[in-house]
Amino acid sequence: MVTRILIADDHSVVRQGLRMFLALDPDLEVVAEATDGAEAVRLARELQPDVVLMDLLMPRVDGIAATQEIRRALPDTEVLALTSVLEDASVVGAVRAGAIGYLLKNTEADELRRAIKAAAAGQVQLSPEAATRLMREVRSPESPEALTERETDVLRLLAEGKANKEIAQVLSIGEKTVKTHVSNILAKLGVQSRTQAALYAARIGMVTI
Amino acid sequence: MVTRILIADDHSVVRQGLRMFLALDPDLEVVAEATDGAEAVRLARELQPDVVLMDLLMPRVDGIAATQEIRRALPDTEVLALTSVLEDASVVGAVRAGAIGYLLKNTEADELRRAIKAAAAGQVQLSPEAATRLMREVRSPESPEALTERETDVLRLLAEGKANKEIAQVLSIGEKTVKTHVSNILAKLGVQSRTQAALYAARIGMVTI
DNA sequence: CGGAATTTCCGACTAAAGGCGGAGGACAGA
DNA sequence: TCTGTCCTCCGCCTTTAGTCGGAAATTCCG
Repeated sequence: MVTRILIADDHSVVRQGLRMFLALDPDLEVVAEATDGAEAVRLARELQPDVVLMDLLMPRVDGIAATQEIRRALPDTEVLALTSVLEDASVVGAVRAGAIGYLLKNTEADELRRAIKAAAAGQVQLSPEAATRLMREVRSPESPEALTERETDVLRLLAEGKANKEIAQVLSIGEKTVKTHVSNILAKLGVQSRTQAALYAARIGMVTI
Repeated sequence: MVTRILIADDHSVVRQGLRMFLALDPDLEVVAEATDGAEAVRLARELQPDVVLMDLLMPRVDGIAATQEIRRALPDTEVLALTSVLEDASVVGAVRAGAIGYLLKNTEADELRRAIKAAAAGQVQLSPEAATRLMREVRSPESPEALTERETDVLRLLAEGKANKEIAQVLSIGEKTVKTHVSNILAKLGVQSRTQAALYAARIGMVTI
């Protein structure tokens, strides 16, 4: 029983590397490569692989959105998140989107092979670091207090470098209201300035850096 | 004549992938792998490889600093920058540090092999995108005006989310002086606020995000 | 329906950020 | 030696950011 794999990563070095060394295992077969989330969804529909190795940080459609779409359309295809970014929001986001596992790119080769086979068998596989993050999130869901929808809007614009006045114009609300939102965002994130908040947003991949 | 290669990248997936597929070419031999800039310098001194494949974005000592050090200590070892970040400052920085080439991680496999052999022969090899950036820089040296050493210090601290007062304390200078530097930084980068400057610094990998 | 959360707004305030112009000392290169 | 760059600092000013307290409208939920 060969495990059919789709690789989705925007770096060809990573793609070719993965393809090369997965080819050494006769139980694993790379059936296609995608360079962005949209292509990953398209190829997954067409080829119905057993496992999708999904980079979370890709142009156009990001990995989390692609994961969600693939899991919705193809329940038998498991998605294994593979990324260099380790952050609470990413872990939780990937798992919420339906990823069965979450591995860092500094995972060792044999561990990666084991994880792929485990994913094909429907078993959850998390790197120790990712497991730790997830446990912490589950244990203390109040830790990074969740932003409301509007606050998220404001933070996204703030993290694009926009001033309060500009944010107010874009959202068609008053500058005072934006200030209120910003104050609440700072309090919830536990930071002291909008610059720190913007860097936080960048760190969790909320905006494309 | 076998080309001896040192791989420096903090992602084991990238390292193992490169090692795997470079092994298929009998003219190329990967003699070691480093996970950060400091280790790259140490291993280069010890093994004196022909070519160092250097990721520019690594923990502790970054790739540009490591490149500079290796080129200084080992004139016969060529450094080939390999990164996912494409930014004027990175291209220019890598070349100034002594890199003979600059390749993006989405470079195709055979092109990468050709580039390594060219580097070993002392020939300059640039990806078309990198060449374009470099040409633009050379043609219009005034475009992204270079920051002075002190301004770089300030920008780095600014991009950690620090306020002017904190930056002044860290650098043991007056807050007014910091303001002067910040104003100059904003003008040189062509941005309107410290938040935008911080995001710029994050984008070019000046701070670990 | 009553309460909670969310979103919106206000006034008044303090603190921080940033611009403008000027200036002196250190230091390297022509 | 002169010039230019860099680093440092100053005062004065405007704008922006952020806090505090209050409040009204909306929606959602038990």
